[in-house]
Amino acid sequence: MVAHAHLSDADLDRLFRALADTTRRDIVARLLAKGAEPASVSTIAARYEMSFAAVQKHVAVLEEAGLVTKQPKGRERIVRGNPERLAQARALLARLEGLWRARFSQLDAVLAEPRTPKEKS
Amino acid sequence: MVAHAHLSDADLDRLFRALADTTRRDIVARLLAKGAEPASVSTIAARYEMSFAAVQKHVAVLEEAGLVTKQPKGRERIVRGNPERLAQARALLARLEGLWRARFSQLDAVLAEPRTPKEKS
DNA sequence: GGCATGTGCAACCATTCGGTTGTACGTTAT
DNA sequence: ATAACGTACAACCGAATGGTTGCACATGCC
Repeated sequence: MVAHAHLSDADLDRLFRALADTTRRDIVARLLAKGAEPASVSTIAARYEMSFAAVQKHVAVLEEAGLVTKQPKGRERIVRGNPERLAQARALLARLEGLWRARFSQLDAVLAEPRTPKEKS
Repeated sequence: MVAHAHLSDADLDRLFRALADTTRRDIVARLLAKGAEPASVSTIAARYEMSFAAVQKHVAVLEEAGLVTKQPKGRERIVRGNPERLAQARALLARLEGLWRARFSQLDAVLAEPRTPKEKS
């Protein structure tokens, strides 16, 4: 499975860049939302006040970031959310937090030394 | 505690924007890394080939995003990582994935149906 | 066929970004 | 006091962003 293939720096740049826009986060959220179904680009565009082309470009950015896939269906393109990429982004953040916690357990040892041995983790 | 205060759209824009750069992710990673200690701006800058001013601006971006804090100490500014913000970013991604999973449980019900529901929307 | 719809793409524009160099200023060291 | 260090900030530059309008083209409907 391709699931755990970790992303290049450029991939991560694109991923977080794609998430760094309120409109794009909203598009992703609505695609993933409970009652929501995959929607065509124009259906998505109808929700926002900007031009169709602007929304189309947002979707393109999301697609390049891998957060979304586009599937041709007749004359329209059906857009689906891809939670896999979300998970990968989350994994990176978790890894960073993990580094932090590892650092802390080491710090705890130092702080715990002079006095109460409390508990060893 | 301020832990669960959820961030504004602008805050999230800044947060993910800050993470959307390899150099900045590297800075955060090194600040959080196991053996690492809080470092001055120039110490951090020494690790990269770009100018000091460039790194200083990266740190400023990280600080505005809340991923890092700067504390004056003599003539230098000590930079520390802030895992709290990391956790908040992760929480948003988790929430989006949560939406997805909720959607799936509904979809599962549909798929588990003996035959395709004829109701066309 | 002819027309409306859905999409993509190019050109353009203002703003922001990531980088540079240079300057100013407070702090530390000699 | 003077020099060196650490930081901040401004001005500038090329490239990328986020938006616009307009046009081309394929598909679906009469």
